[in-house]
Amino acid sequence: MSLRTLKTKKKKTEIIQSATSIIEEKGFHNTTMEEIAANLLMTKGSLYYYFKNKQDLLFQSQVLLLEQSIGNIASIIENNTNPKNALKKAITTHIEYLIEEQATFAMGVNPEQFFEGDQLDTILELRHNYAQHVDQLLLNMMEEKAIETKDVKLVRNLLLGAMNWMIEWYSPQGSLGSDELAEKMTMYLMKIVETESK
Amino acid sequence: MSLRTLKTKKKKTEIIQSATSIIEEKGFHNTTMEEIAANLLMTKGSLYYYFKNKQDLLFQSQVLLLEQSIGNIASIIENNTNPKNALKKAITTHIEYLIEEQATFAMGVNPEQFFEGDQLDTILELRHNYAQHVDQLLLNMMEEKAIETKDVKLVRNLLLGAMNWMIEWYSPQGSLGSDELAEKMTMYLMKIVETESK
Amino acid sequence: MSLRTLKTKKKKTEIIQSATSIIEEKGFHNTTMEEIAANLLMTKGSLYYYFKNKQDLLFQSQVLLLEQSIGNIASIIENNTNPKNALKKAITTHIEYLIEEQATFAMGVNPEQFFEGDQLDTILELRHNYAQHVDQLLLNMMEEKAIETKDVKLVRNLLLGAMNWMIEWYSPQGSLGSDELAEKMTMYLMKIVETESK
Amino acid sequence: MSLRTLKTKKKKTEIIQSATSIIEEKGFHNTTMEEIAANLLMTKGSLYYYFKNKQDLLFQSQVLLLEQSIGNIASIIENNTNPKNALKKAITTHIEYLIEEQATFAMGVNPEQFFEGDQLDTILELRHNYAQHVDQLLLNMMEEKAIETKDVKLVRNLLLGAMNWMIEWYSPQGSLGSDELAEKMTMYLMKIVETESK
DNA sequence: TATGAATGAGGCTTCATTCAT
DNA sequence: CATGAATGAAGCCTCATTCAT
Repeated sequence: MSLRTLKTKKKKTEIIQSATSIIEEKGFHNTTMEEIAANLLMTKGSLYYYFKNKQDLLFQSQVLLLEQSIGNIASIIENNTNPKNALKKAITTHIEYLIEEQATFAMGVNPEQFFEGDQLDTILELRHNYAQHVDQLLLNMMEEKAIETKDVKLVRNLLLGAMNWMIEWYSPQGSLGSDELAEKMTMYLMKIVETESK
Repeated sequence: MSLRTLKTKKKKTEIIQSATSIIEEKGFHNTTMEEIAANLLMTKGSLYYYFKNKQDLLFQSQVLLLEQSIGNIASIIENNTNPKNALKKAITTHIEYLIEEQATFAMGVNPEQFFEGDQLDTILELRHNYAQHVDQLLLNMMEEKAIETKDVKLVRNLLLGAMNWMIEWYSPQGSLGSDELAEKMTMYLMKIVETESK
Repeated sequence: MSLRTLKTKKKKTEIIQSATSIIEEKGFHNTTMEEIAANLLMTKGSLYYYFKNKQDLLFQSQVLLLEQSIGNIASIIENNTNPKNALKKAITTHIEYLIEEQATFAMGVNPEQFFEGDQLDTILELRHNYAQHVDQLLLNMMEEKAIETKDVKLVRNLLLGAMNWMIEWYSPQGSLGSDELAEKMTMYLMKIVETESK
Repeated sequence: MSLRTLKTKKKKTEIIQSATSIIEEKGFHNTTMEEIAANLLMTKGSLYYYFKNKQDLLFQSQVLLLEQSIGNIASIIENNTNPKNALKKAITTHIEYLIEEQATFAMGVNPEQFFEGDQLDTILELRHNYAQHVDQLLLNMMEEKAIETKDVKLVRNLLLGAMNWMIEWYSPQGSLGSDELAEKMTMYLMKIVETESK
């Protein structure tokens, strides 16, 4: 990749990050291209040099975030042999990612409302990909009989929901630091998948 | 209440229901007054007889849905003495409500993005009210030592998140009927709040 | 058709006429919706109540003009039995129509540059329809051996071209009145289709 | 002229040719500088080294085409003594030029819509110049009494119109080769200016 | 000479809102 | 009460043009 291409890519990433952050806060439709540009000290028109249109900007941010998330979870699976530890790590990471990258939108919004056609397909596939990694983590715990095979999907959805929902209530000013919070959430969520012992 | 007032109220409810359903599907900003009106076989202009503006329509729907939810959970608390049963019932009801009334929006969207000023205050208060009812259900389980007092809020948020998230993945065509689904979700979610017995 | 529908139709026609006249003078791309609206003492937005978009407005004007032209020529064919007289009348009418209705655009512009898909199909069909009426007039003169059957299309194109071109040079301030002009043009053009007698 | 100047001139001609061809096909306003550049494997910015702006590019192309046409017709007049033959040759040449150089735009578009001020004056003068050459050809036929002196302008306009219109209907795939076509058109058009002999 | 990047004016379009009837 | 019609603010997008390198 040439130097110039690299520079362009970097700029695109900058734009995506800035845009994501604003959209996260105000919502896609309440965010104007003007604002996104101003926030980067550019003009509206310049954005169109990097992205075909507003929709394209949204799409590419989503893809980026989802791909990063998939990368994260994949590497966790690869590096942890103990199933429980792996899941724990995955949950913690997911939560931290949500907080730091402001990626709720990517993870948490009904994609049908924002995408269609090929874009929708891509987004759904990426989400599915991520979900499958979570499923694998859950399946690795099967032998512990914590959950039944046929419930994997359901349990996965409960976990993701509980986590993604965070953005609704999480505040950096809260009594718990983000580390402690992640730890505590992980602890409670793990109860869902741990063996009952009545 | 005069007959006229009654009729007006009924019409308002009709509009709210129709609007809620469309907004739920397409999102607030993707739903036009035109569409809402057409769906009710009226014209755009007529909506303004019943609601001050689009924002007001949204606000009133949210209030209605939240009040109903609060009514639901309050009556559950009143009618169930056994803490575990009460919580179970509340979860089941919440889920069913989500599915039937398409109320995710009311429950699940960041209110700061859609409301401000007095409206925001009202919405936040109603949500808080609902949350407190859930908290009470959780507190009633304290004695069972399933969760610690200071974690009530966190656990409540996990539960609500896991449930509200449903709309993202629930499909009427799924393998489980909505009853079974509610039951199963309840079962797994209860594990979060049940006594650990390591 | 109800009174209201009629009124709407009338308004649409008004808009079309005004728009046609401006577009005729300045060209489609040099004419803004703003201008068209201002010329009718309306606001930009109102135009969109009557026409889906600028393209649609153009399309509908073209259709209207073409349909009128077809009506004109059809009635000429019906009412004139003498072939030469009929053709003469058709030429005169065409010329007068061009001058009065400012319809060059409809008749004279490369439709591929302005329309596509269904719109293009419709326009082409209407133009074809008009052309066929002209052809019929020419064919009626066959027996006079002025032109050969296989040259009908060519001759028709020469005639239409010579006429449509008018807008390039016609000026109301010219030395000839529009009647005389039409008559003279007709006279010369008829020479193309009259029997040679070398 | 220095080598550098020569090279620049050559490049300008290349650009003009490419631009003319695209503009001919899509229209001036539907053609972007981007496209013109891409077609020549350059970038947008480079065009501005050769032409002050888009308008200037259009203007210079028009001038070039018109000057060539004038050159053509002037040499025909010079080289043909027989009036009828000269006119015949001029018509044929005009037609061939239209087809080969895609010069309809230059010949056939209302200049007021595209030019103003000095540019407009220049264009009008060139057109006038060309027209006068045609007029001279027609006047040379006066003695044959085919047309009256005062009708020269009218007849010239009919001829030019009939020819320029070609672009609307001419297709390289048509049944007639371009040579035959030119010949046939010439034959019919000559009828306008030939002596009637009733 | 050439170009990648940035700019900003201008135009199209949407849609909540108003209002006379 | 209802509605057809009109409005205007706001936002998206295009593209000719500029300019530092």
